[in-house]
Amino acid sequence: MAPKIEGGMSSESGEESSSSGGTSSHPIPKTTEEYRKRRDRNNQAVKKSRMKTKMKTQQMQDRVSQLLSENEELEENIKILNKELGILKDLFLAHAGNAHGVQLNEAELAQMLSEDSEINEGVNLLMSLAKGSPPKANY
Amino acid sequence: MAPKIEGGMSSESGEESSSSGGTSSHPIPKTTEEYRKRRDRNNQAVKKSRMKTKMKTQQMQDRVSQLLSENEELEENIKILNKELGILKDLFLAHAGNAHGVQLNEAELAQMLSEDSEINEGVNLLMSLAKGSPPKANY
DNA sequence: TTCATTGCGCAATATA
DNA sequence: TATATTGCGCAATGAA
Repeated sequence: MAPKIEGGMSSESGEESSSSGGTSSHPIPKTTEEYRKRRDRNNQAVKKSRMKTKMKTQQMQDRVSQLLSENEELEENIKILNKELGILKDLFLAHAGNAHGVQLNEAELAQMLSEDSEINEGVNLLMSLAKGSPPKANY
Repeated sequence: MAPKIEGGMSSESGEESSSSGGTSSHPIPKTTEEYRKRRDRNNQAVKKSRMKTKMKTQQMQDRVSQLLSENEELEENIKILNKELGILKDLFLAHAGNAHGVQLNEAELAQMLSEDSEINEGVNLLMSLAKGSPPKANY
C-alpha cells in the first residue's frame, strides 16, 4: 500500500492524465487501447487475487473447526485414560496395599524406565499410588 | 452483492445521474452537498466494515495458532498417560501375575465403575492386562 | 432512512 | 515489464 494522492476520483469530468499524445510521459493517455488493455488485465488480476484471499479465509475457517474437533477428541481420550489410571490405582491398593508387603522401591521403578525424562512424572505418580497418596495432578 | 448495471465507471466525463434538479427522482443529483454527505458517510462505513473484516481474519489466524498449541499439549499429555499405564501394567503383571493367583474377575471390576459407559474401554483394557494380553489400542 | 456489506474498477505500489 | 496486492471510492443491496 501507499499514501497515494487522491482516491479513485471516480466519476467527475475533469482531467484524464493527458488525453492522447501523452504530453508528460508517465500518466499514460487514457483513451488508448493500450490503456484499456492494461486496465482490463489488472482488473482481472484484482479479481483473481481477491478470490484467492477469500479462499484462504474460508480454509482457515475450516481449519479452526477441524482443530476444535480434534481437540475435543483428545480431551475425551485423556479423560478415559485418567479413569483407567484411577482404576488401576484402586486395584493396586486393594491387592497389594494391604494383604502383603508392597515391595515397590524407587530403584525398582527407576529400572523400568531408562528412557526420556517426561516419564518421570509417571514414576512419581506410581510412587504416590504405591504409598496410597492422593490422586495428584491428572492432566 | 448484486448484479448491478455498470461497475464504478470511475472517471469518464459523461452523465452524472442528472445534474441538479433531480429531474427523474432516484438517481439523486450528484453535485449536491447532500450527495457528498451521503457518499462520505458511506465511505466511512465501508472503511469501518473492512476494518472489522480484517480484524476477524486476524483473530481467526491467532485462534488457529492457539488451537495448534493446545493440540500439541494434549497429545503430549496423552503420551505421558499412556506411558504411565504401561508402567502400571508391568508392575501389575510382575507383582500379582506370577507370585500368587490373580483374583480379578470381571464382576470385581464391574463394581468399581458404576458410571458412564465410555469407561468400559478402560475396563476392557484392565481385563487384558490382568490376563497378560498385548497392549491393545492406546489412543 | 441510515448504516453495513459487497462486487467492481482505478491507481499506487509491491513482487517477480 | 507483467502480474499481484492493497487502499480507496462508487453504487447496489441487505439489514435494521
